[in-house]
Amino acid sequence: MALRTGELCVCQIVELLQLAHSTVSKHMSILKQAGLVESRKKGRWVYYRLNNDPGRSFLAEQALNWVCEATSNDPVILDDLKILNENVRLDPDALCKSKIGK
Amino acid sequence: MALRTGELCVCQIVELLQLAHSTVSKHMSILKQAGLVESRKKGRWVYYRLNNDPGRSFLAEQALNWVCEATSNDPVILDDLKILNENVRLDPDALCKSKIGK
DNA sequence: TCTATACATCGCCACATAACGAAATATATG
DNA sequence: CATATATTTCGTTATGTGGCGATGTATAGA
Repeated sequence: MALRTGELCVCQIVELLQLAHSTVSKHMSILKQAGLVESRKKGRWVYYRLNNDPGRSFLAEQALNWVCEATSNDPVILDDLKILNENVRLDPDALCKSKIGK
Repeated sequence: MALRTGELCVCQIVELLQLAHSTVSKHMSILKQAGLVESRKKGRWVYYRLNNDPGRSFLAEQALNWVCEATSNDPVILDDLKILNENVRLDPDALCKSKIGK
């Protein structure tokens, strides 16, 4: 759901979800393996984004749609999106050092 | 997936999946609470069916579609459907006593 | 009313999953 | 080349889930 606002690097997701780096990294690798997200590496950062590739599996597309519709009104999700929007104008590099929301 | 062939009572599902009665009953109650299946009681039997009510939630509909598409080619699912089709002509009451596939 | 059958509920145990910290790897920078 | 930062991998621990048997409830039939 966080990735709907655009790609995020691991440390941004860490700050958003307040989880350990290792936890987020592991989850993202699982999501990537499942074909739900893609990643690109830029320098020290790895940016994850939703898989919107036309060649993605229909199952992945449906799963993403379902999760989006099932959680888009969840108060926690809404709070998270609010935090993300407040930082969306910042340069990702700056964000990574300044820590999201601080 | 088994309910795609029509409604089934708990003991039929027990025979199909080779699980304990309590396990099947628990799972069906969870599926019912989630709005994925409905049930009707007839005498001592409780028949479960997929929730195809037009008033069902869109989330439930999508979830059912997703599961169907994700598993319809699974070999275990195909075997199970084969077993069900072999018994589809029988009277449910008779089925319950004769045990599916025996 | 008593018994048998079908289903639901409860408590317990085994196993799977998710979390963390520590250590390893990769890359930019001094 | 050494250091700092970002990410990944590994091992351990805590929590969640799925399974069963025992027990309780409802209904049909003797």
